[in-house]
Amino acid sequence: MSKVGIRDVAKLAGVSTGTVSRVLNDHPSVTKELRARVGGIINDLGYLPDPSARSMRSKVSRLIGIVIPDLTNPFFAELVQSAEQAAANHGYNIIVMTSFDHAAKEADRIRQLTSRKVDGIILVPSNDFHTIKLPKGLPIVVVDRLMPGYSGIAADHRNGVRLGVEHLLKLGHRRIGFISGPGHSVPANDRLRGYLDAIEEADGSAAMAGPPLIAEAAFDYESGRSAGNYLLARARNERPTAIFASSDQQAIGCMRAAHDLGIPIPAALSIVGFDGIPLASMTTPRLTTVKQPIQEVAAAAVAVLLNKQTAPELDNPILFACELLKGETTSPPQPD
Amino acid sequence: MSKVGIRDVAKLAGVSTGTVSRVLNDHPSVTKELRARVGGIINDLGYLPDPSARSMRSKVSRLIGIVIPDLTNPFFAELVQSAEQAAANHGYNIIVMTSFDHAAKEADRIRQLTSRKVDGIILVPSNDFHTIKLPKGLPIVVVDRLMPGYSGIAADHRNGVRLGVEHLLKLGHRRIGFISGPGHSVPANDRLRGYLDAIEEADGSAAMAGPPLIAEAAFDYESGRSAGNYLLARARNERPTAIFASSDQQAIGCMRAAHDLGIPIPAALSIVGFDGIPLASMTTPRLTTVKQPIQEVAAAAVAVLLNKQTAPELDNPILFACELLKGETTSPPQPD
DNA sequence: TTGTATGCGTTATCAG
DNA sequence: CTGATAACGCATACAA
Repeated sequence: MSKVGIRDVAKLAGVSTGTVSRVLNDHPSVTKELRARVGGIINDLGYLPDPSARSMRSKVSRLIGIVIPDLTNPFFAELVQSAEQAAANHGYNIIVMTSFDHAAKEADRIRQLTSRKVDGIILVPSNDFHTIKLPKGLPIVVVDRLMPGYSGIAADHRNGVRLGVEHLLKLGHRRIGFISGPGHSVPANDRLRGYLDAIEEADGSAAMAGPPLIAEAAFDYESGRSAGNYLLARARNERPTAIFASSDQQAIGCMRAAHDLGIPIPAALSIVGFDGIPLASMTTPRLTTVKQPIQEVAAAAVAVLLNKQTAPELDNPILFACELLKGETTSPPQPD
Repeated sequence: MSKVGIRDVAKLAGVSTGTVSRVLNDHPSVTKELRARVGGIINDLGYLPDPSARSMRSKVSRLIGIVIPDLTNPFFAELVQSAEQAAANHGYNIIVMTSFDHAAKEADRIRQLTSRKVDGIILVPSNDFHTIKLPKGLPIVVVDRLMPGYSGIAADHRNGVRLGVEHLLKLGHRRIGFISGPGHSVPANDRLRGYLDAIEEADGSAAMAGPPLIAEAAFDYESGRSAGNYLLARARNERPTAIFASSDQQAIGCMRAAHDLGIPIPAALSIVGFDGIPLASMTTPRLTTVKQPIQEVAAAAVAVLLNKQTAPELDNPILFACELLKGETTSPPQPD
């Protein structure tokens, strides 16, 4: 009952190992009936092909690696989960690794994955990613945080943010703060540009009353809280009446900050987040946010790696549209 | 620059492939200097041993599988991340899979992992887990949701809950509601028993004034909200003055419910959660919660699978102590 | 201590 | 369409 190999199946079926192999990989050149019989034996014996042997010969591991900055971030968790589903549909499995937003660790993870001989890598670059020397010949698709020079797939952050800011503008807000992403990363810039797009379109002068209302922050709760404190620490008539945060976690941290300062939401401050994580509908009050189509992004990434879909051109990423989810953190501004 | 194999290294180092192999696996019987020289060549050439070939010979894949109900749950996400770290320290990698709390999917995932020839599996059983026929010979360690008959590792839920409930009792609460876990799972029961332990110890009669204050719910936000609604939908003098939730997500959902009912926290209702996820300190007000030592649990699970630590006896799990994190959702009860 | 040679379980190449 | 057989890249028993 221990190790049943392909030869056992072959013997019991009265065929050669070659035939069994062909059945296994449903090679077209096998009779229907023979395929059926051999298939039956395979099942009866509970035979499972050895992936190592298989991979050694075929040079295909049916493994794909995914490297993300932080699994604790619900957004990435959902990304990984979606990728796992998509991969499983094609008989592939996922190896996860965390870079902790640290370039050196990230490079190491990619090295590990390479030596693992995965068939491809889905990478969400760390914030201080500086063009790692990627192993040539190993398909890599950059996701969410696009990098110039790499084949990428992501949500359309720019237009997504614009959607959210336009919503605030329509409500009548004119001093709209913005918590941006960290550093000069592409997604941070994209989101910032979405903000600027909306502001400019709505007539820059009216919108930008007062000093710059932009704060830079990492995407986590705590950074959002600090940024919120910073933006809200000014006289009431100079303080933003609304804030757009570049992540839901930032937005939630910002809500904390507002609460600590005694600023009621949405009465005295409207907040819009970005990502659309499930938690957004559980905060008090419910967070208005821009939802990213994570599952679509993940599925597309997997499809590209498995050549089920043509890879996007360098510097011409595949983008998926975002959607505004109205919650309870937005309302018209109070008069000063 | 393409495929450099062990023979290339051997040739260039002027030794046999056997020696290179021994260096690779740091077999003791190799001269220090030879080891150094060969190691150098290996580095220079950027040689990476092929894991498939390696695994085929040695019967060790250096892969371990982890099956969890839902990666979107921050608790499991952290568990996976911790496991990944622990495994990496030993040169192992992690394949993640989600069961979506569905027994059939769970069985399928385990089958996949088995055929993948992973060296071990870390399993957080689904809620409707019914004793899956686990493949013999493959080490499996059940984590968090212990199952009778399996080698398990977890936080000490029972005493952890007790800690939280005792805190409420000390504050003066006597009508303490409890949101339990789903079904009749072991962890749900453990937590329930912790609750009962504390209540009984504090003198049952005084504590249990009124009808039973226990609501069953899944561990997610929404279920916590429903359970909260259920517990709070009664006359003020019968309604609990405090609620202990079996997960932080439940607790947050419950806060939502309280807010929707116009019940201020902690003034009219104290809430304590369980898990200690990072988000707990970002809610408004900050959630008081019982923190599980996830990292320790994950590390222990990995250690057991790699035989770095003796496996716990069946039905005699390894337990790690929890810790109470005081937030702002608890205060003495108001008089009725 | 080191070299030699064999086989791990499959797939792919050729014949037939 | 199917059978026989040679790799695949490495680890290990055995010989030296």
